[in-house]
Amino acid sequence: MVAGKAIDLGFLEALPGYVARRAAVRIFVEYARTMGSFELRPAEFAALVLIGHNPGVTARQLGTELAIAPPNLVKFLRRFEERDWIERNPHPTDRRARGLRLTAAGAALLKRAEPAALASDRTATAALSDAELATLLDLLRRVYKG
Amino acid sequence: MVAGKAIDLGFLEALPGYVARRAAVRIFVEYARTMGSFELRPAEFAALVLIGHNPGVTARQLGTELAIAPPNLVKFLRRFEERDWIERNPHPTDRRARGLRLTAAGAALLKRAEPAALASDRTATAALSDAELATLLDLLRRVYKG
DNA sequence: TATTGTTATACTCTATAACTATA
DNA sequence: TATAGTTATAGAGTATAACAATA
Repeated sequence: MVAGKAIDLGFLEALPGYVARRAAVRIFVEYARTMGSFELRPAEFAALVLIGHNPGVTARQLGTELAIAPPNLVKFLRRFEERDWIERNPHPTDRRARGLRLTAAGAALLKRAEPAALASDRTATAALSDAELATLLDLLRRVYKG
Repeated sequence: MVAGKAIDLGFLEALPGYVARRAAVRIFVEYARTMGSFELRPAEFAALVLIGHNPGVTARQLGTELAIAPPNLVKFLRRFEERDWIERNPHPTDRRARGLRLTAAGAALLKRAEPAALASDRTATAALSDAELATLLDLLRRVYKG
């Protein structure tokens, strides 16, 4: 590396978009490091959590909540079904839709993955106290809920 | 949309990685809406800001700071040069490297783009007070600086 | 022997258009 | 006429290997 003084980030560090993205990237790097054995990418993990907490949910509801376009969700769900993590049942009132729920294997996987993901994210945010992390979560939720 | 009660996000909203990403996505959507005329994607904008605030910086320093791999930065810099936003000069002490700096046109562009980007990010975070936003920025910086 | 910048390439992520079955 | 799910495809974004020139 060429010798030189540290770069002046200046203006960038006052931009919420820049700092939020950098923080998210750092957290995801730690996730990749510690969650690799689960073979669940962050977005897949989020989808599986929502299915677990909302049995009978439809793909459309999932996509709307997670901001994932329908064609991209199809791949996730097919993979989940191939691995016997979820099952797709007839929807009680809409024959176009299917109700998603975890299989026993999916529930067992999630039971292990959830605490591991929480621990990973806590490691990545170790610079903050518990109270500071709670504040951060509250502020971020208020940003994306608008 | 199939009728149904709201989805229980439950666990997900306690995950720093999930909420940070969702907030960043929302801010970037607003950026895309208001900054479209600049033809500067967020990562390109960040690179241009760093060049503007650090005249003579090398591509490697830029890539390290922004977490952009060298081959991907090459495309940005070529496009910047084609548009006459930057110039690449011989580095004073390392003949492999080149010192980057804005042209007059690049400086003029940045002078308009910086306040516009700040205003866009502030719009996207309008749910927070000034003091809350300052707290959020501080906490996020501490996360990604580790 | 290591590093800067570069080319070529591949892989992942995300977005769009169009189709079917049903509402 | 609109929506749920799907297919096919295209575009961004990101990552790796290998190279010439220089340190």
